[in-house]
Amino acid sequence: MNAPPVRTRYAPSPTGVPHIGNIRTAVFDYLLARHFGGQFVLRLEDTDRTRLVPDSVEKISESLRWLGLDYDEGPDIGGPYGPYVQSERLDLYRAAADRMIAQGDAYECWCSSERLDAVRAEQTRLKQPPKYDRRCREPAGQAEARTEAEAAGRTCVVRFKTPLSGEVTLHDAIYGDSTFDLATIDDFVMLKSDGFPTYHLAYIVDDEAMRITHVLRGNEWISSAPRHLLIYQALGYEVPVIAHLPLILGADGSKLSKRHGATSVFEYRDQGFLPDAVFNFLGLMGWSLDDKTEIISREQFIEHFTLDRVVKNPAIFNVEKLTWMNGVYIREMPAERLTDIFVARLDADLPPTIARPIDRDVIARVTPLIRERVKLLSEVASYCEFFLTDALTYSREDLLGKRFASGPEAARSVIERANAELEALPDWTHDAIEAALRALGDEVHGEDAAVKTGDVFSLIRVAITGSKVSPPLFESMEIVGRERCTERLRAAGERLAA
RNA sequence: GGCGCCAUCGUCUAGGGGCCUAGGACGCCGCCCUUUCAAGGCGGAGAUCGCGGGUUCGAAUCCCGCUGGCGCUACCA
Repeated sequence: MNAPPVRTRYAPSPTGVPHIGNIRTAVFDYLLARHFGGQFVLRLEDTDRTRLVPDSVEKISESLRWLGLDYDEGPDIGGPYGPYVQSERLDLYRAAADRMIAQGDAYECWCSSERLDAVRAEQTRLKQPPKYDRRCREPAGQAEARTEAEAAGRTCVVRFKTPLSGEVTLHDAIYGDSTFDLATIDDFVMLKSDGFPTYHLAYIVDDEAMRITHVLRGNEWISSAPRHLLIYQALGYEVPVIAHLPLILGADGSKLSKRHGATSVFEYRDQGFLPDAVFNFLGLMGWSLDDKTEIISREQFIEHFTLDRVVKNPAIFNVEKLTWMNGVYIREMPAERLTDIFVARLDADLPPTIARPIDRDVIARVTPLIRERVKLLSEVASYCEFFLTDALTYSREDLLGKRFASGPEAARSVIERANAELEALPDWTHDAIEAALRALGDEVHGEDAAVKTGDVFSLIRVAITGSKVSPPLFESMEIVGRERCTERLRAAGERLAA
């Protein structure tokens, strides 16, 4: 007997840019499907018309694509079980609701929202659990409510007729078994008065129709699971594997939100995180390969990902670790690809005063110099700018540093001597530059013991790169070129004379 | 209020009764390397495994209670 192919789905509501916690669920969905050689589908749960945000669909698919979470079926690419948008599947939900009414598992409720609010308010006041009072569950109450509603031009909702007693057990692939007392469960709404289903009905009908075998979702859904179990049962569906995932929290331990900083993958992309690093990091939020592996390739993830290594406790999103991981990915990336990424980033980040197109040949030579230093792509511009422009902006204080602070004249003389050495160099290589400058440094140190070789290097570094912190000086000078270097030194000298 | 879930270094985690005087990673500190900054190497601080009871020869690991955190309690998902 063959088991059906594993099919998972990521089913977000189009209410804006997907949240990073939500995306982690998508990562797990993707991984599980790929691990078992099954399909990963994208479905849009747009049943709440009041919360629809235009362009969400694009944001969702762009988020998934950026992370390389390619889905096999979805709203924009179709598939054998479409449509993949719930608002286009209304008949299915209606039919399911009608069937449950006919079977006696559901009923129409004509109560007004005003009445419902009043009932709840009163229950809250009496410190009772707020629940629908089941007026329409009884024929008499329903008839009465219906008359009122029709007079007011209102229509009805469909509620599930929850058994008054008994219990139901959720078998969760991650959390294990939990038993719920049906007496605590409300007669919840499945079909709203506008004809749209609620999440509870919609996802179950769709998962069945789309042959979904594994339901992965955030653990805030655990308390709703008993309702779902009731619906599966009423509809005669086989219950899929249900796996609730631990939540991702912000640094303060509360649910991740805007005030915790970046919550969408776009913000991470813009800050200069690589998709592979974010993927790796997210894959490790609640799952681990073993007791030591941190850097995991996509192939390894797919090979090893299973639900039994998912933890139950919530995870706090730790950007520092993500940042470290991003540095690892940058360092391990092939040089050619990294250069392309740097060039694209520079094109986006550098001011328009710097000529376009960005000189790829130059950046290709710079890449090995800075790849060990870059953790975020957003840092690349400051490392590269001086290679691409001669308009340096540094302060006199930075140029002089500590040692030359009281002796600008001495600094100027060092610069002039350096320039003379550099101009006389037979070969413009970083080794030759270093030899010459080191000799000069030693010489200066001999003349004035207070000045170290490093001080000379620092002086030249600021003159050439415009900063006290830069890629390796001699290699940088080699790339900048002799003429531009001597010109920059001359400019620095003039600056000190002024 | 009701129902439910969770609980190991600051953070992500390993751990499934003796291998745990609790391992790894990020971050932090120190040293080495070094032209700056990184990267790298070495070392260190950091968890009486939330607390209290059991069970057992033996518990981070099993059971119960408590506490704390979180979630749900809508014609939102």
